[in-house]
Amino acid sequence: MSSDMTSKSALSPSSARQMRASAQGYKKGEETRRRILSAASEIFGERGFASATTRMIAQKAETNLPALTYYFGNKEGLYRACADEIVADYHKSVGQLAEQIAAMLATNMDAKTAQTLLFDLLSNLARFLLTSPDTESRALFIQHEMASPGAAFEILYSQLWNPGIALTAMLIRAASNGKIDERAAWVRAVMMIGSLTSLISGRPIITRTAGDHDLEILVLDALNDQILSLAR
Amino acid sequence: MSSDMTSKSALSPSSARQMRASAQGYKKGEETRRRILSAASEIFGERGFASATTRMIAQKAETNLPALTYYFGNKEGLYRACADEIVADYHKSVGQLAEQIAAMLATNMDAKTAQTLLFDLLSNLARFLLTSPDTESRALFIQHEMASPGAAFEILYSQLWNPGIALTAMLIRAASNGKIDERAAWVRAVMMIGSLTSLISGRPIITRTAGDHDLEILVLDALNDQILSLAR
DNA sequence: CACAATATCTATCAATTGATAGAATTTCAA
DNA sequence: TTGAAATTCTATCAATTGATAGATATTGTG
Repeated sequence: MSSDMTSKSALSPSSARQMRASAQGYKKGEETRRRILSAASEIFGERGFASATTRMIAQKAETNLPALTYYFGNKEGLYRACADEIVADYHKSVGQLAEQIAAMLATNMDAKTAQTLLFDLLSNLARFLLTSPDTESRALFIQHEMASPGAAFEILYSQLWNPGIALTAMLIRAASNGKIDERAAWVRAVMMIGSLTSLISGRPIITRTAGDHDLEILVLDALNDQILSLAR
Repeated sequence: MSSDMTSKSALSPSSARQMRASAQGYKKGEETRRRILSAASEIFGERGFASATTRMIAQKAETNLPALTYYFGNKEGLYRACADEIVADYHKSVGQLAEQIAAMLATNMDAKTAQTLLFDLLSNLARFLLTSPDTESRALFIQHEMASPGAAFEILYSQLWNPGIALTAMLIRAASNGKIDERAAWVRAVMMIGSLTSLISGRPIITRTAGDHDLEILVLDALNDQILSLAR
């Protein structure tokens, strides 16, 4: 699946304007493009789509307003490009593990290994969310888009949320020794992943009162307890 | 100095303008005020501060633009008033239970009762978030404000988030038979509450694939398992 | 009723914002 | 080096938005 060509904007083949005539460009142009994309990710993540202005983005990218139009057509195109980049990076980061798990789920699997795999998957996500300050803005980007669905919702939903929840739910079922039915597993998958994403906005609050030390370990402990309790 | 006793906006004594000369008003005026506040809560909840326009709110409230200024000074004042209302309503809804729990925590408490109280507290929150479609927009309001802190952050943080997390953390500690230290309890509190708030934006997704039936029961089951596993 | 306080509403303003036109500059292959 | 393609940038536009002025209408009390 996926693995789509160069993957600019998988969906919505219509919206693009002329933006950058055609074919390839110069080296420096590609650099500018990256700079804009990076600045946009950060600002969209911090402020959401509406509150972010194209001028802010241009300034942070050390370029000017028309450059955004030149490379991305318009504000919404830039927004979608950010979503595409998030999806691509995430797939690069956990896609392999996810595929392995999916393959193993096709065969039968005992509860113990399901628990291990579930822990691997979720701790991977936790690290993705907590480790790099670069990914924090991305996580916020997703959070904004989920709180009020906009132009990037379909991309994020169909390529991150839905497959992620589905996979997690299947592992939860397998890890529970058949004690949890499919619908219950979905609910729990949403809750488990939600408990992780909530750390994004909750982190400053934790830090404010409890410090940042060992946060990751504490989170993984909590996850582990939750997973073990599935089969109980 | 505004000085209006009636707790319009607890914090920020500065920002208010004249907004509604002084003293009391007519009955019809108060009705309009409520209509505006309600419409604003809904639209701010759906779209966040920046994306919501005062014209939308005026229209949904079946009034006109200057009415917002008349009653709330400006857009930000209206936003803060929404936050105040959310806090007040929530306190009315779970404040009593929270006080009881706080009082009991002062004395010693065995793990079993702590577990029960924790379940009571969280299921109360779950119901608050899931039950009334009216509260959905409020929950989204909070979520928006947490994702990108704005004018209402301090109100919500100091009156909802912080005390809520603190109380939950204390109960978690008590329910764990001393197995969980304070910082770990704090992290788990954020995660538990986060798993509930994530249902707000996750709900449509759950519904899309698993239906809405019995959602509350499934959520409470998951909560119960989590709580029981604390002492294990 | 009268009349002051309160409330509503039309018209309009200034600032911000996304977008574009079109000139000027840079890149790089031949 | 040269020149066409690619990129950058200044100036400007039209639409949206929050806010206000000021005229008009409504309320309720004496």
